[in-house]
Amino acid sequence: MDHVDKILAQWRRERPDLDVSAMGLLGRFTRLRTHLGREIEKTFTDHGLTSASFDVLAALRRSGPPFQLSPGDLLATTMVTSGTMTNRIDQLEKAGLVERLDNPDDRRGVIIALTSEGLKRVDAAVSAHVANQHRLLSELSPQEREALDALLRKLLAAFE
Amino acid sequence: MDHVDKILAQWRRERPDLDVSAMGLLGRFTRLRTHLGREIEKTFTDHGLTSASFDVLAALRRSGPPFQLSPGDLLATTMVTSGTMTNRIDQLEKAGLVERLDNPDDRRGVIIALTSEGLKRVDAAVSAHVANQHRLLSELSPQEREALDALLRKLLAAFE
DNA sequence: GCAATTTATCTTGACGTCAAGATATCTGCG
DNA sequence: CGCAGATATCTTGACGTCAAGATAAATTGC
Repeated sequence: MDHVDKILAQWRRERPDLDVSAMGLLGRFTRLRTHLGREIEKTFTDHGLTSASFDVLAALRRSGPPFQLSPGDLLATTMVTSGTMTNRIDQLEKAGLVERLDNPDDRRGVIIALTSEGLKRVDAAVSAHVANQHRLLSELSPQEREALDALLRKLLAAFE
Repeated sequence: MDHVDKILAQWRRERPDLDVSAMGLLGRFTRLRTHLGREIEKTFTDHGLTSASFDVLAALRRSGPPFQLSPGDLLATTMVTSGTMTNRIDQLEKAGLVERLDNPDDRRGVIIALTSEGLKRVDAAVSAHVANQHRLLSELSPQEREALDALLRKLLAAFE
């Protein structure tokens, strides 16, 4: 009987016409997402980052040397709007973690490049982040983690 | 090979020291959450609501007649700060969907009451929302939904 | 080769959220 | 009874996000 079960019991009493099984699953999903998000955020805070800034730095880092991508490339990996990406890059540039370079091939565009400080920061952050992610899933056995991943993959495939 | 697999492949190439299995699961979780959240939001928009306002109206609705709770009660069910709740109530009050009543037992506090318009609105919205939730999970079989719910429940229990 | 369209990025204004703190009231203890 | 600490709610200021649209440059098709 968790928090979500109590909510479902209330709905069954007040609106017995509703089939609340999907609401239970999605309610747990949402609450879990909030808890996980807050825990993950803490690790980034320890490294002077946020989820938002880490997403951008991580995309640059894992793209490999020379750690440069266009804002459009970054948009494609991050599920945010162009205005949000402009803002993220502005913040990271102010913090000295990335810089905007002229794009020699397209004068409309720019190239976002990780600075050496940005590289150091993201490498440290990702190590801590990965360790933290394992901690957050440590309640599940390896088999359970695999089953959960497979189910999420299947559901996600419907959207992408 | 979904979007998350591509990200993991990049990390394996650039940072082979990292065990990215947890990152895969959590990455799918996060992307799925974004897709689901956007789809759910659309249904609320159709009813002149947002997830935020629906959360409040739904808590009042499922509490049963007389559809009244204190801001503190609402806080306990919604995982937001008191400032956020004040703002949500302000918006709903402006929209005529709830009203603030004096709390006769505690002059510090107020009682938030669903208006008749609020009741109509949330009853219509929750019906559409439940139908939409089933649609969003229709890619999974009943067995898969049950398995997913059980795994989410187990993981959520670690936080609540 | 030029006009029309598309593309890449940035700007603007509005929201929703949070952390920290303010205010008013209640409660328990001496 | 009266005061210290707890509690309920609201205020303030800062962020991150989005939708819509602006700007400038590249591309397409005639």
